[in-house]
Amino acid sequence: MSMVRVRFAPSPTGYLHVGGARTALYNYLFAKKNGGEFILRIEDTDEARSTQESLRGVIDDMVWLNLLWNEGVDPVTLRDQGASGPYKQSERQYIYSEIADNLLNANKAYYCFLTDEEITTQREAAIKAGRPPQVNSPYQDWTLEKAKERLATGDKAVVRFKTRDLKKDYIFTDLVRHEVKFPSDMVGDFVILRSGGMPVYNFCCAIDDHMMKISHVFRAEEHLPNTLRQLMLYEAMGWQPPEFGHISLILDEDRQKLSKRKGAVACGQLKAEGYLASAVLNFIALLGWSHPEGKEIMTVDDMIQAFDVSRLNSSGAVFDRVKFKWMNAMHLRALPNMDLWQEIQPFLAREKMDLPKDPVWQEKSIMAFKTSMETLADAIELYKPLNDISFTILPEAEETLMWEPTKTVLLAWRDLVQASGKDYLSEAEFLKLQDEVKNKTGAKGKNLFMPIRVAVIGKPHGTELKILVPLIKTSSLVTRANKVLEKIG
RNA sequence: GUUCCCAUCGUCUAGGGGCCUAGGACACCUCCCUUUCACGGAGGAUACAGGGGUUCGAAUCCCCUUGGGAACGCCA
Repeated sequence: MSMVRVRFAPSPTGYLHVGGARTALYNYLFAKKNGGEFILRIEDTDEARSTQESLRGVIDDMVWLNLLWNEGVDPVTLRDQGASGPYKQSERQYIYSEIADNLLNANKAYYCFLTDEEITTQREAAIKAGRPPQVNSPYQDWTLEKAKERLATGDKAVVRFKTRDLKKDYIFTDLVRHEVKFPSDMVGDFVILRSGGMPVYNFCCAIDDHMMKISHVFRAEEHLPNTLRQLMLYEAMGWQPPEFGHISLILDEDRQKLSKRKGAVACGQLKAEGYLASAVLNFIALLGWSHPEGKEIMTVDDMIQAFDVSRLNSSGAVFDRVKFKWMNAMHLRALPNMDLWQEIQPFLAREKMDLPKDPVWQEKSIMAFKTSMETLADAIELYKPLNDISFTILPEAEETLMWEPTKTVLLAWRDLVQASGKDYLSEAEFLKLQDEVKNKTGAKGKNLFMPIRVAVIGKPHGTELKILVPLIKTSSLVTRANKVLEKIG
């Protein structure tokens, strides 16, 4: 096999969503597995919708996911980087127009002066007659000279690719779904150049894939019909098409294609919600692909090792947030303690918490909370109790406060903590102290620990006290106990 | 409407003619651990869309039906 070169070709018209990320991932994995190259091409021919901000956003998300490319645009400057550029289609117009001219001269394409109204009328009529809504342009029979004369008068025209004289069926072997057969009348004469001269997706795509020597194209199933158009183009230009693999769609809960409109499935949003890039990658990888041994929790390296096109699934997959969250929790736990501490900092910062700077304390806190975190954002609620500013007695504590032994337990607790003379209580010291409270007051079971818990975190349920208490200064424990005692009166 | 694609537990999937009285994972239920919750551990319930073939034998191959999805743009 010659050099493997794959590409991911986003259009900078919005954020990167999980569907796009998965396409990028599969291309990336395939390249890495085969010692090939991964190219990032920017499909920005939609002048109206493409924006610099979107490009920036998509690139940042790719970088966050660590799906880095060998050629494309520089992730920082966004300037071209590589030998097959330009990589932004908007800068490749000279290439497209030259090829369009060739097609025009060869009578394989023609100028079409149909107005929008005329096209709409044709489409409606076609549907009514039970035919696919294709245009049937009267201009396909015009000579190039005649068209150019009209163009010279200032009239605008698109360039359409002529499909009428093509062979009947196009057959190709898809890497994911095996043999696919399209009747050529499935598509009408499609536009390759807009009236402004800007090329259209299928045209650029075929040209760029060829010129950038792309060997394999993995893209979403929605592009299957486009493949027919591109195959026609390859044929017209006498080029060898790449291998195609059309991967299944990611669906929402209603089994519809995951759309930007409906779901919060932007990679950037997942990041903001506290998901790890490694978990996102792991999860989307499994939406349409499986490890030969059924392994579920994987690093990207694991995936590269095991990646095999034959294990790509051809049916659509629902994006299940519940399982995704579980997987994120697994990745969270696999992180070294201090790495996890770093990861939660942006989330804690949102709440302006004042937590100890001592790394020993920090690591201890992570060890205490690691198994209760599903997303990084969960750290906020977990760390809040450690933060004096946010100590409040919650309504759910009311019942405990009304119990008969509560007051005596709290008084004993406060006094013993105060008398300890320590800055922080160790777990053992806390347990011993708790025993003393028990002996002193005769309270046991929930009559004992629930009041104490309220005096520590403001509510009767939550993280184990033996974990929490060693993370809170004794002076703070006393202050908190006093607040609760005040409330009881 | 037309064309194409798809079809195993609620969800992601394993499975490519006998190893399947269908395996794993999430979620769910029960129990254990635990002075709460969580974590962890042990169990449990739940699926081959339907109908025809082919075959000694079909979740696996073929056909039809049904269902779902996608595409039909001067979007990509």
